[in-house]
Amino acid sequence: MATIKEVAKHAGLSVTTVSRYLNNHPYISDEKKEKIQKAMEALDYTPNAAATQLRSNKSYTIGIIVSRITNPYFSYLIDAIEQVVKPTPYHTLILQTYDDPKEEVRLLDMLKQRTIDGIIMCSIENDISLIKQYKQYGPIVVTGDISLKKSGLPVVATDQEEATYLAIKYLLDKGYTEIGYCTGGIFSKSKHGSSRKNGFIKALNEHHIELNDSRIYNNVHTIDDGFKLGRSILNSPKNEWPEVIFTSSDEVAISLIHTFIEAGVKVPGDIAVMGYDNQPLTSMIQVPLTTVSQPVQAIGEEAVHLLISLLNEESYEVNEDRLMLEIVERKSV
Amino acid sequence: MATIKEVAKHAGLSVTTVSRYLNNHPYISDEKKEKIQKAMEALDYTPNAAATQLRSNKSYTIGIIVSRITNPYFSYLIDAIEQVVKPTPYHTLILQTYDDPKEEVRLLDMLKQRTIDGIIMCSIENDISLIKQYKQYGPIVVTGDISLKKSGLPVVATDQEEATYLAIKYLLDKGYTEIGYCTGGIFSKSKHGSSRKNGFIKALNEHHIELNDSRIYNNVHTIDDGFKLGRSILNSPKNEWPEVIFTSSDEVAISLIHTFIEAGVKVPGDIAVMGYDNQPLTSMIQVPLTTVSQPVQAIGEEAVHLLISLLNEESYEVNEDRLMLEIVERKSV
DNA sequence: ATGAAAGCGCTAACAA
DNA sequence: TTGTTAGCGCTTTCAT
Repeated sequence: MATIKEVAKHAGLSVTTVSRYLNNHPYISDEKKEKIQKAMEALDYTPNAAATQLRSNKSYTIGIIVSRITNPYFSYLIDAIEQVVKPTPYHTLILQTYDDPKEEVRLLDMLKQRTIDGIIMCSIENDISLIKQYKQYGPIVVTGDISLKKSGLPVVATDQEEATYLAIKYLLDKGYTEIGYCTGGIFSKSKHGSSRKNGFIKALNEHHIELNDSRIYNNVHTIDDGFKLGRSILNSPKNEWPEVIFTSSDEVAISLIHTFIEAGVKVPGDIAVMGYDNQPLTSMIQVPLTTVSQPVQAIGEEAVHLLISLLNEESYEVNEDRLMLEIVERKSV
Repeated sequence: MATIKEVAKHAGLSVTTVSRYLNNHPYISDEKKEKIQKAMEALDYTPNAAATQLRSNKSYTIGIIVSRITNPYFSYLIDAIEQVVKPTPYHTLILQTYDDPKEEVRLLDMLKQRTIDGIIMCSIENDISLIKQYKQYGPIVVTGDISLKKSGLPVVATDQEEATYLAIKYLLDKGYTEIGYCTGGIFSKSKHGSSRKNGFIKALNEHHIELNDSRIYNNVHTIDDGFKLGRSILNSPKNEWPEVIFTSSDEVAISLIHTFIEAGVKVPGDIAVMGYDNQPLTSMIQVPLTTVSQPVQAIGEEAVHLLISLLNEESYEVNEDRLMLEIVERKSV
């Protein structure tokens, strides 16, 4: 591969001038510009990214951390982010944790290594205080619940406690009292992401309903997890079934519904299911899904704007009005 | 940030020894090892990735090119790839073209810049001969139809012409003659990916059915594109409707079906729809989708094994037996 | 408007 | 087993 040195020699100029040309500096005569252009083409020159990074200490790369790319909530979020990043000089590096906190740390370390200049965290596995320690190495924007705001990190957040509270209230008002609660994490471990849990508990309390541990389903993330949970519920005595299951993700909701229908169990009727996310296909499944819609597009866009402002040491005011959750009533409840 | 120099000074050793430790070279006494370890911890040292790359001319990064991440075929393919890459020293860089050939070139250029060591192309926008020119900068594995084999590039491929031929024959045998054909590209422009088109034409010819241009739908990629196509068909006179639509992607098939059902049109009955990919949710939609299943997991795994072998200058025999397409009969046809 | 030269943090050939 | 040293390809003072 050709280097800047060879280009300079070919053009009969110094490396400095070529470098200036590369970086759009002023003070280069049009004549030389042309010479350089010609030399670069003749030698099929492309700047070596590592050298540029090493010298300038900028990677122009933004890390996007998600738990899994196959979850449409995340893939659409990433898509929204990429659209905004595209016209900027930045690139995007998509990183999956698969819900593993250790993996998340490994990814945060990339900030230290200068592989990435900044991070957008679309999912969070570790304690927020640990994440905050990495702020010294570059800006980190977190997305999630408004409770993250007190971390002091820049945040693009929705009110998930309130949304969950309203969702559970909606179920209670429909007359359901035996409510199953399905979470991606572990219910009893109160850490981040407990905002949805708090909303759930608040709604139950208001209706003087006691929390029933056997209705809490932990670590349910994927379509497959939904199948497994569905089968295990079907295998339990029918009088122990919840009347409705509130899930943390539409994918789980969809596979639950499918498992029930396949077994001849009516949804709703025998058992109802509520989703979370309002993913693209949720209106087109066997039983159109009642769910909580997340403003994916807005979250992604605001997060990038915020991060890039931080990278440029400018300020940016997140447009909170775009970040509203709402219940989408369809047929599964 | 601490550098290797500071670590060396702190440990009372030379940078060489520290570098050796970092790269697991032999010939370091345990005593020094410990000293280095301590110094690294004390200084919170992490190697600078750009410097390592520049010096060693290896990025340990594999580029994965897809057209769009929101398409489950691609997100599951990426997922399969990441699982195999994870235990290796390599990282993964996911790159979207959004079907834009120019963007694809920009991504291929990353090979030249040494941002990535090798590429897995999950989608292809440019002529294969153009892509082949980049081979000199690093190994490129392409996935797709077996017709790619004659390009001379390393390939992980399925027989899409045969699968499409069988699919169309299946439709013809069911008595459908007015078959709509929905493609992500442009039908008339015969370039790569025309293998499915060839299978389509072959099946029609065998049944002495003439190609009807008005039944060819070009540039239909996304869920939204499916909606638009569905509406435009509904707006045409009913006697001009195709009896069945063969699509290039389940997402398109699903949104077509949804559009039809919403309008009170029966699927199948008034109009049938066949998909391609066998994406995860296809069995759970309103009308379970008849489709062509692709061995996503196997394609991803074989592609990584092949690429990494190439990077290590070893040989690898792709297991072709895993790369079979098959028709999945459900209810939409 | 252009160039010489120092050095970013790391690896590896060579020496000891 | 350890150290000295010369770059990898680029950007950026500081001169002129």
